[in-house]
Amino acid sequence: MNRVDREAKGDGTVGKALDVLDRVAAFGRPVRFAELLETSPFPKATLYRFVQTLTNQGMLSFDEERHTYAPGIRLVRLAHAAWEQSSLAPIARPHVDALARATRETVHLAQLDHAQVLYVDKRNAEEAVKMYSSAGKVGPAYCTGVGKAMMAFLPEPELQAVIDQQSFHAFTPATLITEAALREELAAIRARGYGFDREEHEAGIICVAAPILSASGQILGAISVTSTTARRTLNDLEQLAPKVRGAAERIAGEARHWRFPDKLKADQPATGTVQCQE
Amino acid sequence: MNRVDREAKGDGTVGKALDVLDRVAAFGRPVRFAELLETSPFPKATLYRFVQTLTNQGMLSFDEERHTYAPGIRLVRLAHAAWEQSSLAPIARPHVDALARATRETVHLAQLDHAQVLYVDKRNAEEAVKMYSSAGKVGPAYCTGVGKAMMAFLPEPELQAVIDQQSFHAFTPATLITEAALREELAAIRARGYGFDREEHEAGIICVAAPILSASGQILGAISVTSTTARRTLNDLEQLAPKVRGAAERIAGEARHWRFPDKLKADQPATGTVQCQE
DNA sequence: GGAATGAGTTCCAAATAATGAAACTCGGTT
DNA sequence: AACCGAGTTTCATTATTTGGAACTCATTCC
Repeated sequence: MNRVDREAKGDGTVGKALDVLDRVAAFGRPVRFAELLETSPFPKATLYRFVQTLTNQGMLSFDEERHTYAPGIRLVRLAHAAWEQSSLAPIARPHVDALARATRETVHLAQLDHAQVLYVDKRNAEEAVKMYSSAGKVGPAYCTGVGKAMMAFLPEPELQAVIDQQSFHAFTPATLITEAALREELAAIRARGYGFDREEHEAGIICVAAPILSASGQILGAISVTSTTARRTLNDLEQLAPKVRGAAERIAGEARHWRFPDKLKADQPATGTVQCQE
Repeated sequence: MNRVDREAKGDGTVGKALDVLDRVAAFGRPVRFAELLETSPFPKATLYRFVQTLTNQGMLSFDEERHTYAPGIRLVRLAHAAWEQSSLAPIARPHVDALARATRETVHLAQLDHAQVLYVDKRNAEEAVKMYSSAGKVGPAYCTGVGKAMMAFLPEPELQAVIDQQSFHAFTPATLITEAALREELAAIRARGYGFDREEHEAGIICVAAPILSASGQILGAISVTSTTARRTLNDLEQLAPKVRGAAERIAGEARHWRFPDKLKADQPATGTVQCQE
């Protein structure tokens, strides 16, 4: 029996330390100890020790000059493994590529994490790809194409939990800012099999998104094609819907025999994962 | 050549938990509990609790079907912040781009982490950039261009510590596999201001690398241009050395006024970092 | 000049959480 | 039916974490 305690706060010391890590990351910029203290539920001495521990573990980096903390590079190393093994990105890659080529528009691949949309891959039609500028980025679920596509296929108890965590901030006049409006939209997406973003997050930006569903109906992620109102109409995008759904289905198909792409256990020099790269 | 006993051992429960996380990541593939147990210094029950905690914190993901653990997606989210704030990548980006364009070869940007080379950015001359395929990847320090360039400028006590953690595995006949040979090479690099990889890590792959040094002489990272023996000779690469050094110096110059690119603190909706992206 | 403020750091007794040997469960084998 | 091995739970013991308060060391203010 697993504790279904969502937002599990009570994970002992480790949980609290990770909570501190999250808080630092949430700032989106280097933070001073005092700022962190203000926004944390921990007493000064306790917070201080956490920050110390995390820093000399490399999970936080400390700028001696400015006395600020930021998420540390050790995370980058760990995330590489996470991205390759626990995200849809590696198996979806060829299909994301193909969709980008076929549509000549920006393609996003996202998963749901902590009631937010987590972008795990992106193909940008024109400019050179900016690494990480996409993978790892988070966005709101209630007002993005991929977010709504995923929510639409969430079973009720979880859906409610996710909805309860949305901020319903009105980014644009088109943003759906009530639970009722959102639920209606989700029903439409469920019926249609794909959804749109009608400039709900950013003016001038529209998209079509399709859910990536496992054989058992579990939502794994979503894929979308994004454009601007200057270049395309919603109608244009709707024409692309079959392509988007096709990609989603193909990804879901491969996700079935996911994990253990190879179970080789080669003898490696002690230093860990060693891959060919200069 | 065995388990590098964590230098940071005295970090209490949190340190131990993060050690477990590292071990999972080091496998490079999903791991079963029993496998982890074999390679961990923790008793069964203790390891079990760590793995439980990490899993419901989202730092590990658990595959119910296969009963395996892998680094979790929460790491991807955290790493995004780390990469943007604590790595050289964002400030180096334009220079990495420029160097790639000027040389039409693959460019790598790396930092030193845990005595290993951590690639934080990459520009691939030909194929489309593969996200993360580079950022976050780690490699050996003693036999790569960037690794040696960084080691060459490490002050003695730290250098010894880093050398002691190298595995000195002979990837190719050209690999330097003794401390003496490596130290001689590092001296040459120090004198010259840049270094090579003469097929030491992978047959047919060569590179020139320059260190990125802060004003105070601290090593921040390294940048390299990589090619194949089929396309270029070491001599060709040496011609490129000034360009590589130039890029390194320009990056170092900007690294001075690093941090706080903006210290704006915009009012954000509750959901945390919200950036424009569909 | 010196008092007052504020950020960061250290102390330590009490409170709490981590530990790990052993026992247990469960699904599959022999 | 007994066995086995992987995974899970228990619980008394032990070690760590906790946090109020006091301290340091700058800077600012009067």
